[in-house]
Amino acid sequence: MKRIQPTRFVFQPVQLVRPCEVVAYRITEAIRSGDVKIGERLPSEQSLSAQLGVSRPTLREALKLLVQAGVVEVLPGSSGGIFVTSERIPPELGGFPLPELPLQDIDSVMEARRLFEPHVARLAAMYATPSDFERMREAVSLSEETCKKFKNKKISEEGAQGMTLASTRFNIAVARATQNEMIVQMMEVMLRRMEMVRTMAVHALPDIGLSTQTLRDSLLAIESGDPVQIDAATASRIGLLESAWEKAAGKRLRRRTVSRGAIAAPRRSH
Amino acid sequence: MKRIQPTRFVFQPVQLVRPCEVVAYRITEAIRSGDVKIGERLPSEQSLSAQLGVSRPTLREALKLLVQAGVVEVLPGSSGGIFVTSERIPPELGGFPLPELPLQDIDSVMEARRLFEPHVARLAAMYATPSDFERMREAVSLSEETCKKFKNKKISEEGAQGMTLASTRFNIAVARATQNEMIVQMMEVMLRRMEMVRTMAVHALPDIGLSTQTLRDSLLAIESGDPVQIDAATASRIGLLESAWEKAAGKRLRRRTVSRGAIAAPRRSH
DNA sequence: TAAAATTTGTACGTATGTATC
DNA sequence: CGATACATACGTACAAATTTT
Repeated sequence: MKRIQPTRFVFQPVQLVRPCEVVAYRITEAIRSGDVKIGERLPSEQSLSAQLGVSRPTLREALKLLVQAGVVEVLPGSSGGIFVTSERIPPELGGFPLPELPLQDIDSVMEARRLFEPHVARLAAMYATPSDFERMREAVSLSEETCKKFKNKKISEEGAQGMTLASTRFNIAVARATQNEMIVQMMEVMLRRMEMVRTMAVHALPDIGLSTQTLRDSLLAIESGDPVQIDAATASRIGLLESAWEKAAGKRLRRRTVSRGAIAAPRRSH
Repeated sequence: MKRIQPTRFVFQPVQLVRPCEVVAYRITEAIRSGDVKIGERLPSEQSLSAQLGVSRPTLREALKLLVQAGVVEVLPGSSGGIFVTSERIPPELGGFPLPELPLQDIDSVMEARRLFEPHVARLAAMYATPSDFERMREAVSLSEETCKKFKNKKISEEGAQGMTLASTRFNIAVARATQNEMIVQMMEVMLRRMEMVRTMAVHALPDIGLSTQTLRDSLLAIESGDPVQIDAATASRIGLLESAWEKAAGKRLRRRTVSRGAIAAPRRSH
């Protein structure tokens, strides 16, 4: 019998996630998106474990992780509960559930953004409700406040985190405004990868004021509902982070320009 | 002390996945994508467990699931090994790792496809390698063969599965042709949801020959590299499934047409 | 002052699944 | 390929803390 070659395909390793890690991530997700704000109290352990479909011990295990990370505070007693103490979420709490993406493929994330986000923003402009716009405005406000706080100052770690959070919240708000759960999911997958780029790139931002401006422009564009304006604002917002990343990483992105209909994507001169 | 309201936010339940289920899914993924074909032998248990980063018993547990599902066959001896016996993958083997998406939001999946796929196809046209085109052609061939086999016959379960598999493989091949790992991941997330729609809709397809034709058209369009042609082919391919789904489900999709180009977005009053 | 209600903290027994041999 | 040992999660129950009544 002739020897059948074992397939040349290589399988990527699976990373097993413990339920408590998933639970912890879900809670950070709610904080990241702005659904629960700093200082707020989460539901009781009983209610939470019921909502999340896990036992209370498992939930407590997750809370232990969050307390250790300084994200929440747990107080006993009748007026006690689980309180959000910080919006700075350590990177090791998130990013588990997804297959590993090599760091060298970071530009593929940026390319995917250019391909995906403009159209999401267009759809968001069509279906955004007042509360959606409210969430977007909140994200822009956070960016503005962070910007004001660090005006004429060296960008601290806290400032970088603030800008990152604002951008992430804005993107989530836009995705939700489409009223399309599938798109929200896809955006979350993308943002999980983005977080990595952002924390590395934000330090290299030439001017966080400019970053805030692009965020504000995107909001205005979506409010206007004009597709051309939306595309332009989205492109410049992504472009800003791309150049910051290039500066931080010390290498150029492949910068594959995504062709888009009859509209020529703006190419930066270099 | 004033009572602090527990947050009004509700958390979605988490679903825990066992390692062996993840492993089983990963193997089915390789089959679904066409990386390993029917009759082929997979690497040895030792090699596989090493590649996947799990212990051999865990892998064996996963294999047990696959054997039970009739997907693979495990033979002892020196010329034995793990062989793929079927490309029909029972739905309960996949789709675990993702948060539950209510069936009513099925049209959001279709909307996301309309938003995402044309641009993926355009990028694929720019970066596809000969082997990428080869994979696309293989998918089209599978569709053609399935079509021929069931010409003038009632569409059997097997035929429906074959058409579904061909479409899925085509989509994976196109996504891979972009040479962008992020886009491949996003496509996989989408396809996992699609599977559900497909198996329900394919039975209602008016003519599987027409379905094959749209697949062939998409391939030709990507080979031509013309954006307009690509958009048209992709749209008609998606449209065919949409109308089949409407027929199967007995209700109309919201059919939000994704505005493209200079078309003004209609604003909803609220 | 005391009791009741709410919420966290702790502990144990069971079951299941994984890893090692 | 099987068997044993270990880790993890669940369910339940009860104890402790704090505020309200």
